[in-house]
This record gives sequence, structure tokens and C-alpha cells, in this order.
Amino acid sequence: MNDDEARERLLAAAGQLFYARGIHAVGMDDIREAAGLPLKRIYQFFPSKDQLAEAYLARRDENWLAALARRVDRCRDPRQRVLAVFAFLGEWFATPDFRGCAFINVFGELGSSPTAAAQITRRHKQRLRRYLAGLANDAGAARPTMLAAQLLMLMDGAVVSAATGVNVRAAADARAAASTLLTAAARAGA
Amino acid sequence: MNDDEARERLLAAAGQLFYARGIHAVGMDDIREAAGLPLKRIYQFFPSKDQLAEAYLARRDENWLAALARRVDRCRDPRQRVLAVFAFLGEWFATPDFRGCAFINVFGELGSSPTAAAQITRRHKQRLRRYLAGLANDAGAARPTMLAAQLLMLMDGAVVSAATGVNVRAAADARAAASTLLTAAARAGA
DNA sequence: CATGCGAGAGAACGAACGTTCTCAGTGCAG
DNA sequence: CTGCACTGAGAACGTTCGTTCTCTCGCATG
Repeated sequence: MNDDEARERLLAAAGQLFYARGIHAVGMDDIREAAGLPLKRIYQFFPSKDQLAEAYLARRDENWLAALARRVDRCRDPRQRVLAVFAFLGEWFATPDFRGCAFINVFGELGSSPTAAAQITRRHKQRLRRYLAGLANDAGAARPTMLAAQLLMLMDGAVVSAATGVNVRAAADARAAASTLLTAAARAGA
Repeated sequence: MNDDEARERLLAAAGQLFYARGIHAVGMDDIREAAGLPLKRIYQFFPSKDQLAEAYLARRDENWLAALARRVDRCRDPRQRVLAVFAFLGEWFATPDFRGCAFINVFGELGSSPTAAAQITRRHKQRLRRYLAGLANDAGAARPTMLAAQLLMLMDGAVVSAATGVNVRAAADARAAASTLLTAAARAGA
């Protein structure tokens, strides 16, 4: 098998397993079986499980943000673009293998250790926050940075509520809150 | 040593370690050392690490909600009582050993397995949501259940933002958002 | 004082798992 | 045809860790 193809299958299989069960609960044998590759080959691509996990997070960071941007780009109106973020969440929550935010999960799993994974989590949330700040600014918010932080909190909170099953209407409720904040944050005369 | 005292020391030591590092990263030997109890005694109280972890979560559920209620009860005005929730968060975030929400962390650590721990997480969030609904109702919200869900999302999101270090002003920003939502949700004529 | 009884300290056991090694099979170069 | 480099499958190794076992010591009791 081609190297590129093998690497792709490896990352796809590892990503699915890591997300579904957490890093620690997935053994290298599980990944080997799912990817259909011998362990030797896996260790040629990534010399340790940790580095495979990092690649998983980096890849998910990229893919997830790209999917969000695609969903937002289906809207033109700046205000609708902000609200589309929560539509995206609602669609995500409804997928059968939804298990919360991979980065929040990994952060909880790795505890306080200042590993690369914790850093990747922070970077992911920072990228998301910057993206939201752009949307907030386009929507005419008086303080786009603060609004972005608030929207980010609503998003993460909605993910937690949905993942734990405490609120089946999490995305809709978060969207309503975002709408209220957007209205209140509208620049005078904008 | 007294049984009650030993049990108390065990739960205190295990709680601190579990919260700081996560369940899986803490070995029974670490707990033994921190509690100053022989393993035999520990296994007399809790026949497995899992059950000790459950006791840790149940205890933390109780203590954390009680601490929140104490903080809220320092205020009389219904609106201020809602906002006191976020003051409580700000004080919590500033404590040196803050490591996010223990329940969210455990949820991420245990993945999708429908264990007792996942159930305890949901129960904790449900209890918190009910408590918030009471506060929201007292504050005259038109739809206290939805407002409580939104406040809960702001709280969880703020915890995530603070724990990951993506926003050092998480509590203040969440409080501002809650204030806006509270104003918008005021019942006409209340 | 003799005697059992429970506690404490730590060794031991067994399983899980990340990582490496072995060995047989295969296609290619000379 | 012969040797060789590589691949794949799985065994093996070493470590970690949850759990249990062993042995010794102190102590209360008759």
C-alpha cells in the first residue's frame, strides 16, 4: 500500500477511536486492527502513541474549524453568520457519534501536565476565538473581542450540555442567548 | 486511627489527587501515600478504585454546590444572586489549584462508556441547572428554565475558558453576558 | 505471662499495554 | 537461480498498576 494512503487510513482510524473512547482507552492494537496496518508500519509514521495523538488533535483542529467556516459561509448577512455557528453546533450534536469537544475531553484526560496536547487545546480555542471575533466585528459589535469570548463560552457550554445530555435543546438555547447578546452589543448607529 | 477519621483522610487525599491529575493518572499507591493509610485499609472502605472515584465525585458534587449556594446567599437582591454565581466562578478560578470542572474532566477521561461516573456528571449538571432555574425564577425571568440552561452554558464555558487559559477574564465576561441575558429576560412589569 | 486478633508495611501477582523483536514470505537485482 | 531487502503478522519484553497475600508487630484479654 502507498505510504500516503496508509498514513491517511492510520489517521482516520486513530481519529475515530481516540474521539470515541479517549486517548488512554484506545490501545495500539485497536488502532492497528482498525487501520489494517502492522504495528511496525504505524511506528514508522509516528514513533510513539503520544505523537500519533498529537497528530490526531492537529488534524481535528484543522478539519473542525474548516467545517465550521464552511457552514458560516453559507450565510451572507453578518448577523446570520454569527448565528450560523450555533446552527453548526446543532447539526454536529445530532450526529450519531457526537461525543463532545475532542479538545475539552483530552484536556480533562491529561490533567494538569503541561503537555503538547494541552497546548494544542489552548491553540484550538484561541483560533476559534479569533474567528468568532472576526464574525462579531463584521456584525457590528461594539466590543467584538469580548463578544467573541462570550460566544466561545456559549459554544463550549453548549457542547458540554449536549455531550452530558443535560439539555437536549442546548444548541437552540445557546443560539437564543447569542442572538440576545448580539442585539445588545450592536454598535449605536451601526 | 478512628474509622471516620481515616475515611475522611482517604477521601480528602483522593479528592485532591483525582482533581489535580485525573482519575487514571493517580495510582492507588499515590493515594496510599497521601492518605497515610495502608492499602488494606483503603480497600476495606472502597473495594475498588472505581468506587473510590465515584465517592470522590459524589462528595465533590455536594461540596461544590454547597459552596456556590453559600456564596449566592451572601446576596439578597434576586438579580444580584444570579450574578453572584459568576463572582463565585471568578473566585474559584483564582485559586491556585484550579483545574477546571471535575465532572467535565472525568467525562472526557471516561469517554463514551455509560459508567456510573458519566451518570454522576449528568446528575451534577442537572442539579446545578435546577438551582439556577430557581434563581432565574426569583429574578423574574420570563422563561426561567431556558435562562437557567443558558446560564449553565455560560458557566461551563467560562470554566473551560479559564481552565485552558484561553481567556483570563472568563468570569467577568460571562458575568457581563449573564447580566445582558437577565435584563432581556425580565418579565414585563416584574 | 501466654494467646489470639487485627493492623500496618510492603512484597507479590496478574493483567493490560506501549514498544520492540523474530521469522517466514515475497518480489526484485544480478 | 540466488541472494537480499523489505513487508506483514504476531510473539515477546518490560513496565505500570490495580488488587491480593504474607509476615510481623502490638495489644487486649483470660
